[in-house]
Amino acid sequence: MSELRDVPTLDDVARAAGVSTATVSRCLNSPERVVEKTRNRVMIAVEALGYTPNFGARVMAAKRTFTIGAIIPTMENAIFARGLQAFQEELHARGYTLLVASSAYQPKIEEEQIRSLVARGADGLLLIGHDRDPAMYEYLRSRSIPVLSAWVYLPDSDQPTVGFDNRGSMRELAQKVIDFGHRHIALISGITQGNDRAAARLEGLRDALRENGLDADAVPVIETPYEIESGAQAFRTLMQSDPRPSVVMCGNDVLAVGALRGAREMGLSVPEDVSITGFDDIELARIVTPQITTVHVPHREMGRIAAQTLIDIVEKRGNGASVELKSSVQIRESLRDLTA
Amino acid sequence: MSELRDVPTLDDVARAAGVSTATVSRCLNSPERVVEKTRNRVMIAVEALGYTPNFGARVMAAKRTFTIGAIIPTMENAIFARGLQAFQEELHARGYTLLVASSAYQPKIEEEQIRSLVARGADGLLLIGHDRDPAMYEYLRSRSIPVLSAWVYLPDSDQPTVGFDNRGSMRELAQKVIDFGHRHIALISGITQGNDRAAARLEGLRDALRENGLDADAVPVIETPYEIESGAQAFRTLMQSDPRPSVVMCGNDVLAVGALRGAREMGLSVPEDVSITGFDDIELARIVTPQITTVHVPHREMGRIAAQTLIDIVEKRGNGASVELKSSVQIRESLRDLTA
DNA sequence: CTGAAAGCGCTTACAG
DNA sequence: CTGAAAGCGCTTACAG
Repeated sequence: MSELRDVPTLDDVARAAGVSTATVSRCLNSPERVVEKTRNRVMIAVEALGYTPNFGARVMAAKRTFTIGAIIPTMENAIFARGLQAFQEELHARGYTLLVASSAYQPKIEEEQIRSLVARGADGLLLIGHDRDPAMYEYLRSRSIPVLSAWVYLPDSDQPTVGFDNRGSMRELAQKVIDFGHRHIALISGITQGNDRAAARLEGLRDALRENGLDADAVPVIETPYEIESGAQAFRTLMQSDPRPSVVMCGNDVLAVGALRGAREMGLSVPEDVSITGFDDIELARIVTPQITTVHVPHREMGRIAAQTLIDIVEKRGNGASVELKSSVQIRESLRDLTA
Repeated sequence: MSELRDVPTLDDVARAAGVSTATVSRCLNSPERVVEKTRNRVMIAVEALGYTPNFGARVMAAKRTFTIGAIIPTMENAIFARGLQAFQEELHARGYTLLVASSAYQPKIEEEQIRSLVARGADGLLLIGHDRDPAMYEYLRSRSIPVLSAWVYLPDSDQPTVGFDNRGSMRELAQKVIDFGHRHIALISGITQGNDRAAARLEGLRDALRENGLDADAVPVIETPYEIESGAQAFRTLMQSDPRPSVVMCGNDVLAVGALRGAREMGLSVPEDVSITGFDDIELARIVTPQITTVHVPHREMGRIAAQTLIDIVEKRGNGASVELKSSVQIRESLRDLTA
């Protein structure tokens, strides 16, 4: 079918310009080291032949791919889609390309993907969260692949992190809930196993309860996948608790939307009969009725800064320090003030 | 900081196993061509040394990267996030890795990204829609890079497509709208320039109008970016039309959610005062109140089949034929039956 | 500032 | 079935 037109090589360009391949290579990679006259001649030949460097050869000789890998739980969650979009844009702005894989929240799959992206020559890796087998970090270190953990902020970890304080944010939201007079609190959490963000949010809730002299262990908690239907189902179960919760807090907005649906199906009004809170502040949180009280997380900014930080490390600039982003509690209709 | 432990090469494995590098290479790439005894010895050495093939060298020698590139408008639209997730999963199942770039619906940026992914050694490319500069297709053909256009179904195009009939789907939805007694129809369209899906949907509406003896040119149309706020604004403008529309059809669900918001802000009830329709059937369409009448598109399936089809072409299996997926009209609360 | 040449680590005809 | 060797197309010390 399609004939492969002979793709020009460095050699062809060198010959056409009457210089050595070394000079052509320099014109392309460090033009300031070639005198202008020579450079012009070379560039004209490059244009004329439509030359593009051969990727494999370049990678092999330079030992770099200008490719960054990212492994996220799933692109179907808007927070990762948004963060990854910003991450990719920033990568592109700095001359890097994005390699993407997903783990479906499964540590085993994530390990496989890490090895796969490393085998594909990723110059650096973006991972979500920081809780994983130390052997994985050891493996990456042995191959000198920089890693950045995002969606968490852990200033004391060995690797850099770019994210926010999941625990503190949830604690802050829970404090508001308590301030609003709620005493019977239930939680629909994401699966905490292998998900340090979910685990931290649960701990944040417990922190707030303890600080207010409430029994942190008495709180009904259901762990369930981040799906609307799972949220609806967990909500129905939690509403059977005795005493019945006056507020159902959720590990993220997707679960909160599910809880909202559960309430509707049970014929309960939100927030009159029961309050609901979320986490993340995805678009959905403001679109549903009632609008959901949640924690705003700057996902785009997180993706952008993660890209900058990671590239700085790959290029051995910057100090590789962790960056903390600020989240903020957004009080909306779905949370009732019982003291009012 | 981290010392680069010497990464073992093919040579090291060959020496350890007492065979040539050719044999080690064969054990890894076509094991059936090596006798079992030798193969075992080699595999033990591979394990012992923790050998992983060097990516650049392999690419250069084999002239393949086992990497597929995808360029989508934006991951922030749930339809692309979902399709891309399925695409990536299928790629992974077949031993390929995904390179992702985004175009923000800008042909210029898309061209740049195509060149960038080709330069990164993509073995094949997934693009959205099919309407682009012929020179781009010529460029890809000259480099023997297979391309697949998704989200459209064009059986007569030179390149394979995997998608659905945008025009026919919109025509079908519009027919329902007309059957329901609506005569004053308005459209909030995506930007049709450089977006053949948006253009096809507009044409589909016109088809239906003509077929029912209505004036296709009299329909008020506003083209606007796929953003909720843009949809709300367009809705407010369209409701000033004389005669006032009884239904505002939208180019996708995001715009429809915006229209819904616009209606709420104007104090209009949907569908009592005005009907609204969308396109795509993203989760949002069933979450909002009232639920949105829309066209269901099998995004995950499209991503999965696109991956299979593209890999088959890359590996020179299959015939590279286009695949049509079925969409279906979903009648929900947001469309009022005026004949009832 | 520029060139000759080694070297990066694989794969793959070609022999045997 | 296995090996010796060429070759893939760059980059980069090293000279000059």
